[in-house]
Amino acid sequence: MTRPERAAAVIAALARTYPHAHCELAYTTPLQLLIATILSAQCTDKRVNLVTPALFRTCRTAADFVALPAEQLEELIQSAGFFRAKAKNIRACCAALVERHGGEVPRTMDALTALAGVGRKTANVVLGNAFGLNVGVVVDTHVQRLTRRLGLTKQTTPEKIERDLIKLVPRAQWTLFSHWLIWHGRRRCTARNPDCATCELRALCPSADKTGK
DNA sequence: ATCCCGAGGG
DNA sequence: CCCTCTGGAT
Repeated sequence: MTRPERAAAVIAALARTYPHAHCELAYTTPLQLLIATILSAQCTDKRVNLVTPALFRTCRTAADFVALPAEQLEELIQSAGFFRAKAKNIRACCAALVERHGGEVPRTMDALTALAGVGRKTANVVLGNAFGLNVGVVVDTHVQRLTRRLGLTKQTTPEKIERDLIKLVPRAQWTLFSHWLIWHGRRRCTARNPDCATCELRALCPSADKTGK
């Protein structure tokens, strides 16, 4: 089976297995998703969803985040980890939203990645989920691990992996594709002990039963 | 000890 | 390229 053939088969199997896959970060506005995604760095989204309700009650607009004293912001997001860096980025990011974008979240890759704390992964999450724009493919730790295990790429950096995936996945499914892999990465193809025995992709996976890779 | 929907800086 | 930032779960 060629790589494009395997990709198509993997996509079909994932679509069948996770028909209800969606973004599991809790948000109602583009700004909330942007902040939640900045907070999600090296942190489970379950943990992010534990801190954002109080945070979003305190801050409704980008200007609210800028006005909130740094110590209070740090305290509100403390349990999400990297809290000093994240607080600093959120503040600078929201200041830029107010100054350059009228308090709104911009809808282009360049404008988003110019914001503090926003890299390509976070920008792709916002573009795909808040705005429904398939500009790129989200490559987080799950997408990286699973696409490598599945033999869809041999690259080792998120940007190079994204370049491979863009060629293998129909553009209309870029956002869904990441959700499928993230759901599968959490539920079955975990980092330490992948459950190959019950895996829906087992027949398609060159790494099946080779635990750890 | 390793991992979690990373990003910035050197 | 590497290192650092941080807490919580397993």
